[in-house]
Amino acid sequence: MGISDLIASFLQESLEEAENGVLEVQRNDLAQRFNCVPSQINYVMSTRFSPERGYIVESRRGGNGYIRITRVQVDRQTLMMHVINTLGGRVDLPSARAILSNLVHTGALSEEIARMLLAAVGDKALSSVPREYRDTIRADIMKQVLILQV
Amino acid sequence: MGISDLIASFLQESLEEAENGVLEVQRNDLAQRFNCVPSQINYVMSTRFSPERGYIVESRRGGNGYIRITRVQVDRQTLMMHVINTLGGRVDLPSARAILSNLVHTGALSEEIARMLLAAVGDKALSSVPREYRDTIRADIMKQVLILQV
DNA sequence: AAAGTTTGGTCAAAGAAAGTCAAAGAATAC
DNA sequence: GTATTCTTTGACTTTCTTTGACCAAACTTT
Repeated sequence: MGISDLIASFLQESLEEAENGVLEVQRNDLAQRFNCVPSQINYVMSTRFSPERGYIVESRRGGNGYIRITRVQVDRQTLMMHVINTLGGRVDLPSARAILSNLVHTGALSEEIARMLLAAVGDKALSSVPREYRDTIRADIMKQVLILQV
Repeated sequence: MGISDLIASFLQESLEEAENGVLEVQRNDLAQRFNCVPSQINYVMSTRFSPERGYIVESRRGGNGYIRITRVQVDRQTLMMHVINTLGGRVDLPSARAILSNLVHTGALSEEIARMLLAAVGDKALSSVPREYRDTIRADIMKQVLILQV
């Protein structure tokens, strides 16, 4: 196991113990603890904690700077992709409502976003679209927005 | 948490408790309380209570001088309604982009919502709509969502 | 009014993190 | 045994914060 792996597993363990799945570290501290150069921490972040692997990394420079690692709920991802798939090519408004309400209920989507999205695919927003096309456009819009949320 | 963060959160909390969303402090008092140099207060004002973040800061020098922080809320409403009006019946995608970017810049809209909305009115989401109708639907969707944000 | 006192404002330099990139070294694949 | 990919290192850059010397405005006293 190289240093990068050591650092990565240390961080993963710390993340387990963290409260909200959020961990804040300081780059120099970490580097010192593992006796490596600070930029190695960046390397670990970009190779082991990338979004594709289910993490979000934010940071701030300057005095009291930090690196914050957030584990994104994998369940959420799966659920979201599932929903996107079940949307299919067309969705009527009552179904859209039900789906969104469900996502909010399971905590996969904030109420704010859900309300927004519902407004975006409601009858008022789509009033200029002929009825026979509305379900298609509704599905398209929902997909594009929900994909963002993954 | 650095001193600037401490001061900022102290002010934010005081602002919560304040009546009209207006808070008046004295620069030297504050500096003394946090054991820092007075100009640090100015730094906190410009970085944490800027108009982009939804605050207005006024001040007066001389005897009984003060720094007054006001949280803007009404301005946002006005701004939003203004934008909704200027949307008119049709909006092309570049304009939509500019408008959203502007709202984010002025702090009237969160980046998250803006990204969402942009996804909802982008070409992918509206791909099944004939080009000549897209601008109309885009305007309708944006209006419905922005109205929610007031 | 003029002088003095009490505030707050500006700006630039120093300090404290974190980011980038490319070169050198290791490990792995073929 | 070479080619390719992954790691490690460090010099240089960028961003954010803290500090202090000097400036400007508003009120008070004479």
